[in-house]
Amino acid sequence: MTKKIRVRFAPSPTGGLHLGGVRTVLFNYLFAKQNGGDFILRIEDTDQTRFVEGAEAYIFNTLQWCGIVPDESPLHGGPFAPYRQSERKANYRQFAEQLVIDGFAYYAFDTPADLEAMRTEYKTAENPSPQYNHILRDKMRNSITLTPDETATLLAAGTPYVIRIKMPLNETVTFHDMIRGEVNFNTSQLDDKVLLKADGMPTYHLAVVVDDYQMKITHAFRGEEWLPSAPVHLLLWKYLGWKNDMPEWAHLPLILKPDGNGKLSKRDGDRLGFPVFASDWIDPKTNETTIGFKERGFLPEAFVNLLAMLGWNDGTDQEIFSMEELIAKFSIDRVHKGGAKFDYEKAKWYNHEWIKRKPSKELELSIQKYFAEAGITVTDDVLLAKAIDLVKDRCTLLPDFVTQASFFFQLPEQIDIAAVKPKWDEKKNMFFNELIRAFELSAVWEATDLETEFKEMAAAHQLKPGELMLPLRIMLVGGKFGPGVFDIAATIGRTETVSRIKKVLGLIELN
RNA sequence: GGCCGGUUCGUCUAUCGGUUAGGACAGCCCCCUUUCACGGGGCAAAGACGGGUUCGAUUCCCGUACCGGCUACCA
Repeated sequence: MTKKIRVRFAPSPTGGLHLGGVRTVLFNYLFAKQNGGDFILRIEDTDQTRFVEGAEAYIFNTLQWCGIVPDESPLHGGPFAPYRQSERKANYRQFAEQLVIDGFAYYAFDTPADLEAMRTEYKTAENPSPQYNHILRDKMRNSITLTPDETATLLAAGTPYVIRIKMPLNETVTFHDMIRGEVNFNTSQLDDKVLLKADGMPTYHLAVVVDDYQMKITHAFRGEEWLPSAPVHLLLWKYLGWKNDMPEWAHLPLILKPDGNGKLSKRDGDRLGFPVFASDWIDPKTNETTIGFKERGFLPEAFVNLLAMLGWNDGTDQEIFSMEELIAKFSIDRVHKGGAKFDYEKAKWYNHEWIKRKPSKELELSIQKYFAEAGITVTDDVLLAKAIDLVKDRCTLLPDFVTQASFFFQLPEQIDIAAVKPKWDEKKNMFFNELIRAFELSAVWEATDLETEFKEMAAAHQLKPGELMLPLRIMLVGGKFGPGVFDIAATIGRTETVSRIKKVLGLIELN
């Protein structure tokens, strides 16, 4: 019997969830669901100095928006609760101490000042960042340099200490990464990472290993920035005697800034004018809000889709995938090794595609919100549905519906008189006055009939329809944009059409 | 500096030794549209470099260059 697939996403609740984070969740989720496995959300809040109020709730809301529901989490519970590392604190110490007993780790009593002094003292041009490693540990205050009695005394006296892993000398740590293949490290190059902090909390290194073991995680996907610490984790799995239960690893490529190089950061979004966080993040300290894809007007389907395509494809030319399709087609061995630069233009294209594909009915609710924000009240659902159908092809972001369709619900805010005035004459004036009468009397009110009527009347007046269409458009929508004029007239109705024509006729007279 | 990873059009990418190196976004041109878009058609645009292996390398191996990640009692 094969083990049930269990994956986890383990964010730190320190702020907004950025693109890279959400993509990591997504790949975890896709892999789990494809294999009928479980997706666990675990909160890594071991650094109490970085804890940010509200960040955890934000993570839940954001995942929910994306359509990702954890099978187990602090919120949903589960057989391996608690799912917050701070609540599992008492659990970690025993393992760190066992490692000391087994000779794989040791107590270190160096103060932050001691460490800083060491780093300055041993800093050279060739070695700008000295490590607490197999060489330097002999010069520090720890249970290796101290006698057992001295160590015991310090411990008994309650001296603050950390537990560090004792990196073996010149061993090769090899592991298989599902994306990168075989990766090797020489332990002599590695430093003695802290496992248990002075406050009793584990560091990430200890916590992931212990939690992944206890939560029976089978596959561990995380960002490429973790690759350098993978050997520490590997050694821990081995030293703790759990090697046979170790998950398979996959280090995902990074999402890079669009210009230049380097990891995409929140700053890049601010600088270049696009969101980096999935949804709005309001910093509780400064009250500053950082815009998210959601609020910018992205559909969750598009967001998930574009994220999936950053570093993965199914080998065909298909680019539009629903979550269901992704679950069916995703494969970890088609994930790239190299990082991908984020392209906001392409991101918008995905959204446009999803807006076009999505039934108007399903768009109504979110579009309503943007109208409300713009101070436009939409009471007529039927009108809204028609308007959405008419303009969706020309909307890339949800707020575009406001600029593209507000004239369906209210008088145009601006009327581009300048576009008609120069070519305006009495003949046109007469035409439109007659058009008003004809429209008031016409038996039916359908776009095609209105167009026919309009064109016949133009012919009768010996005017080219082309000269009259633009004025009519300006009268109805206020500017040179929008769907077909007769569709608009048909949609807003007889009364409204006639009244708008009259109004603009009056304005032209005045000018 | 050290360690690890990466490298196909401007960008995201296809290619699992033999292709006119394909698609998409962006750009440019044309058509459609008596508005703006959508849409359709077209143009331009790539294997970092140097060695091998091979009848044949974008593809496999090595080196170089460049880019990135890590180098905290942060994750």
